[in-house]
Amino acid sequence: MRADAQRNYDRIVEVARLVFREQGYDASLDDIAKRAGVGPGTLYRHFPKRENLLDAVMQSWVDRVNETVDKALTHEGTDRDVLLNWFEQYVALISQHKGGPAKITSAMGNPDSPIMTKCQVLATANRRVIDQLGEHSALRDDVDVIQVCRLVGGVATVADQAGLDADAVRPMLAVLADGLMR
Amino acid sequence: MRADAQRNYDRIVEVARLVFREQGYDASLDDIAKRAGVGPGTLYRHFPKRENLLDAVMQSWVDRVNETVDKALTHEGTDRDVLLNWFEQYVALISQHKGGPAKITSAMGNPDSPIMTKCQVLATANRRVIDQLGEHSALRDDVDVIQVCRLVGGVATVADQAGLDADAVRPMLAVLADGLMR
DNA sequence: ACCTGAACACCGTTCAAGT
DNA sequence: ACCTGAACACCGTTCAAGT
Repeated sequence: MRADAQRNYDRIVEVARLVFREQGYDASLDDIAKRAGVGPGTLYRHFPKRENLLDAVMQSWVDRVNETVDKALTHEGTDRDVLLNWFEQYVALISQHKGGPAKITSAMGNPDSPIMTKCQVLATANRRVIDQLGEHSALRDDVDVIQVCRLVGGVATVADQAGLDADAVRPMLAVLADGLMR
Repeated sequence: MRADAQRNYDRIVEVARLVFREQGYDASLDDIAKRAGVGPGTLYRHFPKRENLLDAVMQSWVDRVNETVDKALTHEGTDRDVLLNWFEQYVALISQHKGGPAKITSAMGNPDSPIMTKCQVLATANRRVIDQLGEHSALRDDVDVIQVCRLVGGVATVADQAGLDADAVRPMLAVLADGLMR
């Protein structure tokens, strides 16, 4: 990639991260291009679809997911406590900007999505937590990891769109944790 | 209301119901106005916000909700079966058009929403089912009816946006049913 | 009192011209 | 090879003129 192209790419992603956080995932691409100091055509060259831009914005976020799940795996308490704590972290991780939970969760399990690799990171994180559950509180066998992502992501989506805070979300996640363990 | 105004109102609602079902809740209002044979200003006079139009479209749907819950209350089986069957009906009821589950569920519990009365119909239907649960399988006391609507609505939202079918939804609703009963 | 439709603003998207 | 920005299409929303 030519030096000026690389510079423009980086500036667009940097600005997009800021604007998505300020205005949500439905922010104007024109606005992002303007604030990055490029023409709209340049943005479209690098990111043909809005989701490609989201994918680039989420690149630096992968490390944070892995750090968070590492910490969650060492959490003190019962299996249920560990799972519930992780679900709260999961909701926070996918709720970086308004509209994010819906976009991420609906892409979960779709191999053609531009953000597929990011969904896999989340699915893998979830699997690590579930695999650590003791035999007596293991995951029921009629749901898989993707379903768990969808269930927790569904709660995150509703919370995001209705503007709910963590205190309103916790009991809903508790229902999921209790319902998931056989 | 003047006769021609009433006629236009009815035609807009009728067309909107059709178009929402065909194209989803984000369909073009301009298109709806054109197909109803009125100017865009007329649509805006009757329905200042998109949600006001949704509310009018959902008017005839209230009866169906009440009929459905009546039937669900006589469903054979354990409390868990009754609850799970009702949840499936609930998802179907709020999934009449794409984007509907998200809109309805995020309005749940918001007294300022234009579709508030419709949310109350759903909440009341849910309460009736829950109140019928036997004492030993009663609803846990850290969640209320609105939370139940949000949980089931969250699953419906994800299913709607990811294009999941009933077979993929059922196990997720089963998790909720199991997690909700103490 | 109600309706029409032109007009404006905004946004996504494309592409010919330029470097 | 990459960028610019004018141009087009589409949509929501308003409002002056009309009945």
